[in-house]
Amino acid sequence: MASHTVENYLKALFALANEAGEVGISDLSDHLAVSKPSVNSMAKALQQDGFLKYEKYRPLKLTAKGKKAAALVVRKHRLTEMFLVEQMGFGWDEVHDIAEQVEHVKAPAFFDRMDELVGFPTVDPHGSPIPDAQGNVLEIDCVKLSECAVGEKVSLVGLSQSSKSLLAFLDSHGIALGHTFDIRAVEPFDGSMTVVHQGASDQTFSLKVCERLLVKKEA
Amino acid sequence: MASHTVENYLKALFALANEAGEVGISDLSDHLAVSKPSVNSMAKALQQDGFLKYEKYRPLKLTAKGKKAAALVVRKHRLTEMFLVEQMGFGWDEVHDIAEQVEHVKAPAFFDRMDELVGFPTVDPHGSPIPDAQGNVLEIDCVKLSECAVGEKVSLVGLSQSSKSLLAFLDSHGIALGHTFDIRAVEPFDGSMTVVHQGASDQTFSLKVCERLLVKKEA
DNA sequence: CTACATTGTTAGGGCGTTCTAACAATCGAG
DNA sequence: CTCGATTGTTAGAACGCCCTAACAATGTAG
Repeated sequence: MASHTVENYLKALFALANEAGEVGISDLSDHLAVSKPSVNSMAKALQQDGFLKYEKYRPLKLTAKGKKAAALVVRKHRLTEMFLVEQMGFGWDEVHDIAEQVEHVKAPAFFDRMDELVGFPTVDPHGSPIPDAQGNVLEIDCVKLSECAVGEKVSLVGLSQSSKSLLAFLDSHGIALGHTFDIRAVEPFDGSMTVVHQGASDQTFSLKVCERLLVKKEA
Repeated sequence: MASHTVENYLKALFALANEAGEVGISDLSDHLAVSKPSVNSMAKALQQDGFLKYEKYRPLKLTAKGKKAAALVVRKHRLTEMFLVEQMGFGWDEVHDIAEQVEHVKAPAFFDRMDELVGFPTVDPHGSPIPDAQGNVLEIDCVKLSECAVGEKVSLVGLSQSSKSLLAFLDSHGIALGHTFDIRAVEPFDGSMTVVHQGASDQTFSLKVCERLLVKKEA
């Protein structure tokens, strides 16, 4: 099995590819807080092991093997987050850092049991999809709230780049996954949106927030 | 915090010291399946960090700091084992290997929550004491079954050097922690013992088994 | 199309952990 | 007390992963 370090590179590659498509050495260098030469030599090593296609000066591309390995790490991470919330009573803002550690445990039975105990979930506590045991990822049908129009009624299904501060913001506004928003107004100047939250209270969100909320349009 | 590797050295040092008193380089080398020169250089490093007193050609001795650090690793290990059995439904023969991995997680809150969820246990699923959060270990009052005499009535409180095969043996004989034994006979030739298990069935155990069963004499 | 900023690469070194080979100290049996 | 077995040590090298300094390629703005 891959080392702790390799698992982290794979996970980063996977995440960056899903966001940006192309992944450069610098992207990884930033994301992992590691120098570019380090990324460069790791890229060569990962290619050697068949996880990556690497050609000088070209963007990095995970191979099928690399994608699967990465998805399985993400699976361990998200199952852990789900378990921490559902079975251990942690808050959705506390689980990322712990899962970051636990995901490197080499004990398939441990994660299988978590999966079972939380009822074979398909998404983690932040709405991100949990890859299956074969490494397949189910795409979720959603758009950014910022891309929706006045008059639409949507429900929150996930977050993009959930950070501790975003989660704290949502908690402090009483917002959770599954909640609904009726879009009342979009401010043309700064893109902020005014919505009715859960059919009850009016709230206004900055563009920055709206870009992070992944929603599904209601029927 | 100490690396994965250092944690394993500390744990081994702790275990060997509690068994044998004196710990030699070779003992560690065997226990960790690592060459003697490796142990030698790690010993110097551990001394440098104040975990160990090391003098050439003398037995290794954990310092107070080393003992505490080691106890805290053992704590993480045993809490994990308890959690795996009580909350996740694993068998007592399955938990060691998983805990061996999980014990290296750096997330105090994770272990604190386990502790809480399993009700602040003082012993693990094999009857070994769980050090407290300060690294203090409670001694359990017990003797080896092999040291008991005919006519005594004892109950099983723990195991010494529990291995997968010992646990399988006990499972297959229906033996669990807390069970009682009335000692009927001790065979002088090979030290095997015949006992009444749980006041019901007669069983005969080899010396090798009797040396591994830690029991408490009943009032 | 040239010049500069960005991005990527090479070279060379460091730390942690491991090894093997060779040698030195210690301990116990005769 | 000496010899041989055991145990411990040194030296020297490897591998994984990281770094900085210096240089090369790429892409973009003027």
